[in-house]
Amino acid sequence: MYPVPRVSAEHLAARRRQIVEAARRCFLREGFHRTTMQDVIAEAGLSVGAVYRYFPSKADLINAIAEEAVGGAEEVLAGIARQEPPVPLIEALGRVLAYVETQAGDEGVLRIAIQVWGEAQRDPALATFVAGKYAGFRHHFEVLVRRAQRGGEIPADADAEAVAAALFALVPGWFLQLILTGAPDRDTYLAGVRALLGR
Amino acid sequence: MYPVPRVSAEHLAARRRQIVEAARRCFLREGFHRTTMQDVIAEAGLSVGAVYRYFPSKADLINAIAEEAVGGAEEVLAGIARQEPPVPLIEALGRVLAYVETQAGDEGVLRIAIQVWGEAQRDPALATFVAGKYAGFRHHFEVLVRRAQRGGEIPADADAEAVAAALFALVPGWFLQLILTGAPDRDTYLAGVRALLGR
DNA sequence: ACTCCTAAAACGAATGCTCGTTCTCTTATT
DNA sequence: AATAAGAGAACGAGCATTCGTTTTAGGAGT
Repeated sequence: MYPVPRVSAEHLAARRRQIVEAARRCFLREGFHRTTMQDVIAEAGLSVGAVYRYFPSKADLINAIAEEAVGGAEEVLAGIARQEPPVPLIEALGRVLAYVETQAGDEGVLRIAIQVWGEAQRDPALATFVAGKYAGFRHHFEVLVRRAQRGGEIPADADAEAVAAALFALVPGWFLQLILTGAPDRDTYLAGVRALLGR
Repeated sequence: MYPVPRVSAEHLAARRRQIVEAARRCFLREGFHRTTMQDVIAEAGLSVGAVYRYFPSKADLINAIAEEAVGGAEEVLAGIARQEPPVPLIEALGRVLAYVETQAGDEGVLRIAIQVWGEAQRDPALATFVAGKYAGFRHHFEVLVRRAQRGGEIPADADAEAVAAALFALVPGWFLQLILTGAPDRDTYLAGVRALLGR
C-alpha cells in the first residue's frame, strides 16, 4: 500500500518526449501508415512494452504528433496579432512565413502537417481538431486585418473575415509551392505579394 | 501464331477505367495506405487476377490515381491563360476557384491531391511528377501576369514569376481552408482577395 | 546505512490477423 | 485450336497488439 515506487514526473515526461520525437522522425520518413510500431520502437531505442505504456495504440501516437504539427504555429501567430503597435499586414505575413521557413525543412514539423490534412479527411476527431486550429489561425489574421482597417491600410467597409482568409491563404499556398516545387524563396515570394497588392 | 484472340481496345480501356474509378472511390474513403487491394477489387466487382492484369502492383494503381488527381486542372488553367482578350487576374482566379469548387466535394479528385502531396514526400518519382505539374500551373499564372503587365494591371517592373507565385498561392490556400474548416465560400473569399488587393 | 518488499516500469517472445502478391485453373474470343 | 482474359484459393511476410516475465526504484523496518 504505502511503498510507492515510482519514477520522477520528469522522467515520465522525458520518456514520452523521447517516444514522440522518435515517432516524428519515422513519420517524416515514411508517413503515418507506412511506419510500423517496430520502426518507432527501434528509433526510440526502447522496447515494445515501454512504448505501449505511454501510447496505448498507434492512433494515440498519431494524434499526439498531429497536434504538435498543427498547433505549433499558434503562439507565433498569437504574438504577432497582439503586438503593439499593430503590425502592417505585409510585415505580419513576412513574419509568419519566416516561421514556416524554419519548419519546412526535412526535419520540420510542418511536413507532417501535410499528412495530417490527409488524415483529417477520414478521421472525424482529427478533422474537428484541425478545423478548430485553422479557424483559430484565420481568426488571428482577422484581428490583424481589423487593426489594419483602423489604420487605413485596408478599406474600413471590407469584410475583415474574408480579407483574413485571403491573407491566411498566402501562407499554406506558399508553403506548398516551396515543399513541392522548391520555389520561390521567401523574399521573392514576398516581393510578388507586394506587387500583387499594388503597394 | 495467327489466331489472336483478344478483346477490343475499347474493352481494355473500359476495364482499366473501371478499376481506376473503383480505386478512386476507395482512396477517397480510406486513403492510399489504408485501402487494401481487396477493397479496390470488391469495389470494382472484379477478381484479384483481373485487377492485377491491369495494374501489376498497388503502387502502379496509386500512381495512376495521383496523376489523374494532380493533372486534372491542367486544361482549365491552360485555357484561361491562352484566352483572348487577356483575362483580368481576379477574374482568372475566380474561374480557377470555380473549377476547384467542383472538385472539392466528397467525390472530387482534389481531395486525393492532398494525399498525393503527402505521398510525394517519400516517393521521389511522384515528387518529380508533382513538382513538374505545379511548376507548370505556376507558369500558366505567369503568362497571365505578363499579359496583365502589358495591360497596366500590374506594374511593368514587377517580377512576373513572383507575382504568379502569389496569385497561384491563393488557390490551394483557399482550397485547404475550404476542405479543413468548411469556410469561406468562393464569393466571400474572392471579395476578400479583392479588398486585400485594394481594387 | 543496509536489506527487504512491493509495485511500477520495462522487456520481448508470442499471437492472431491482414495484407499484397503469386499461381494454377477455367472461361471467352477469334 | 490457341491464347488472352478472368477467376479465386493459397501463401508468406509483416503488422499491431497482448501478456507473462524481469528489472528497477525507493520507502519501511531494523
